[in-house]
Amino acid sequence: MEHVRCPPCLQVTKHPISLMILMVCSCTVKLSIKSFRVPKLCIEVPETATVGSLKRTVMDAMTALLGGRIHVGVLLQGKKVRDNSKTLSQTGISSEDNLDALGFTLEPGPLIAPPPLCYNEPPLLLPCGAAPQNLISSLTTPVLDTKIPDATADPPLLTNSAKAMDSNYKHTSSQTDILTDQKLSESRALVPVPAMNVEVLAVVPANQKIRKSELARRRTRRPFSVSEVEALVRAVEELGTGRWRDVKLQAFENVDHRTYVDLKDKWKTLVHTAKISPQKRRGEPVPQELLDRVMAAHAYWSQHQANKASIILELGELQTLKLTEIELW
DNA sequence: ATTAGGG
DNA sequence: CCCTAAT
Repeated sequence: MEHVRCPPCLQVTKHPISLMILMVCSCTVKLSIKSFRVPKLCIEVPETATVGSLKRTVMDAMTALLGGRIHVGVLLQGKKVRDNSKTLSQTGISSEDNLDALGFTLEPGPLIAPPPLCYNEPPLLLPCGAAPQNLISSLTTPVLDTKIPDATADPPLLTNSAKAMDSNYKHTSSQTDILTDQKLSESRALVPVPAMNVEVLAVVPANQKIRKSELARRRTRRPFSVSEVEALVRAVEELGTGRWRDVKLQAFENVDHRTYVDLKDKWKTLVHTAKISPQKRRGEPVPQELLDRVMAAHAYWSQHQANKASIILELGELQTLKLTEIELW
């Protein structure tokens, strides 16, 4: 079996990563992963190894290679091999003729380890071996399930109906929420412009000066609640700091007043907040626990920025890949 | 429409 | 939060 020649020039960012079968002998399956970062990474799996261990091995290799955790599935004849307990030979992956039908599915997985229960050391990137399974579940846990009465009137960040009403602006009845929401929010800017001026402005050449206050009225300030920060942090831990659109969709889809730009900005301030002394922080204090997670995620994504983005975005397309020629990017 | 950063 | 250049 001949090697797939490595790309000669590798100065650009997007280069092919090929994963191929090197050879198979009677008792082991040898795989070779090649990329611009790791010229040659060999994997050897005993025929008696389980499907689960194969998946894990490939996942670890990809993790080491790309810096992002990836879910790996094994395919045989195009069908997923679910039983992780079976050995390769039992599954029929050990024989050479079946290797042609062998393939892997790669799916993006959580790329950062949820913060441990201790908040002392700046958590570094998780080692390939770090238990990944249990992390997943915690990340996919619905946002806020139980709501403990909070004296600070912290609006529960529910996945929807979050815009129910502005407790800040208790006003008319509740049947005209939509209307009041808009008007009240900008109440301070309600000062109407004298009709006369409007006329004048309309007649005079200066059309441009038509108070863009109507369009660019500064939105009323709405400090992020702790629960909102929690949701933001959780989303960023999983999605990174370069996909605010997705963060918005995942954690604030039904919260109209939080745009992805707002989330991006909030993250910026959170990182800053986490860096300054607690004394200099203002507003509703953000639990140190969350700030620690902010720092951890910030550090993590700063390191895996280049990789994760591509992996996540491109991987979606790669549903099934032939083991002999897995190409990313 | 989004991303990314400075204002 | 806003404003925008660059995608």
